[in-house]
Amino acid sequence: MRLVNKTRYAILGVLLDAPASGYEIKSLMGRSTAYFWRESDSTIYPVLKVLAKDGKVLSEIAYVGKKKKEVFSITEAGQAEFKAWFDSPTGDETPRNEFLLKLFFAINRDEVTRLFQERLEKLKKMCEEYKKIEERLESISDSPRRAIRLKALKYGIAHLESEIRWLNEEKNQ
Amino acid sequence: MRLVNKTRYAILGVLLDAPASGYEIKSLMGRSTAYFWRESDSTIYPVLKVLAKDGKVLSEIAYVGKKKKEVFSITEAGQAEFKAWFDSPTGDETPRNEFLLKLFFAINRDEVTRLFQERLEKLKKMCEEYKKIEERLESISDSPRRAIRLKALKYGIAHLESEIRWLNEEKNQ
DNA sequence: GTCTTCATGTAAGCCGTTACATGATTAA
DNA sequence: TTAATCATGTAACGGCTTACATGAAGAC
Repeated sequence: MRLVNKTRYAILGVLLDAPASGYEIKSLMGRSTAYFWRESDSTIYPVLKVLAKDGKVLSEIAYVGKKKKEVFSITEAGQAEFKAWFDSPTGDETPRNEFLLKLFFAINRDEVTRLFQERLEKLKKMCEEYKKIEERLESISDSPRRAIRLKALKYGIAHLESEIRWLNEEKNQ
Repeated sequence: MRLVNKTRYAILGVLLDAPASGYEIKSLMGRSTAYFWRESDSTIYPVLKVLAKDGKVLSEIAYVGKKKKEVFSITEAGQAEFKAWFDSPTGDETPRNEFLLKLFFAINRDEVTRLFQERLEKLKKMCEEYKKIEERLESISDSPRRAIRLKALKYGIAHLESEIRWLNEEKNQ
């Protein structure tokens, strides 16, 4: 079975809301999905080209003042592809948790303490970031999807907080 | 900065305990680290070759009955490399949570319900698998690392259970 | 005038997966 | 004798990251 490029779907999903340029998609994801789905800087543009070639998006040149940009909108074929992915069962990701791997190989309490400490700090930072995104989302005007998107974020936050609690309980034993 | 192949460290970590063949490493990981660190079938052997070439492991041909196998043991250089990785800060993995991505793009309650349901079933299965591994670990004779390894597993289980609770609470709203 | 942000890419190379291959031994 | 498990790989392909590149517009 062939691996599918899920960046495609992330991009199509963003375009369902409104047409956007590559740059806009990139920064939009940075401000919203970044903490559960991040693309590296340069992937968006080539994927957009492929999507255009496949007839899943249409491109149009737009001007903002004198600035030129290439704005993409999703086609019906693109919507169909998105829906097919959305409705298909979510694949297992190969588990790769470096923190747990290290914990598994730890041999004494000092090492465990250090790993826990490091993990705690990282999780707290992530938690703050999630909450910033949450605030931003809460401040924007109500849309049909806002409630669900908030839920996705709250899910992430609840998840992080439970992990933080567990680490705090365990580290003092 | 170059991406490092973390499979190296997983293998070196296993070999810290005792020498083993590629096949043994593979099945050992299948029975222990599988739920936070899985390697695909054919990666172990080539990585072992590279490790041998780099002087991080030594190989020796052993016979079990008439069966031949290549047993690898870790060298001092290998132990040093492992320790360097172990002590270095744990890198961020690029977040790629397909479930949250889909949730983010959901537009109505039915879709959310379906996603939650699917996720719940998957988590329950994983939880059972973790618990099987836990039982196996608990049944073996005490070793200096057993307690820590149990902790790594309990961490995973606690994590899953909190996620399951959250989903159950949310899905009835 | 210089810095930030907007805006868009290319190229090299590692990494990892899937599929493909092979063959021996042992238990039922 | 047939299936499962032990045992070890190769090849092709696609995916993704990093580093490298470029340049315009607007803010200060």
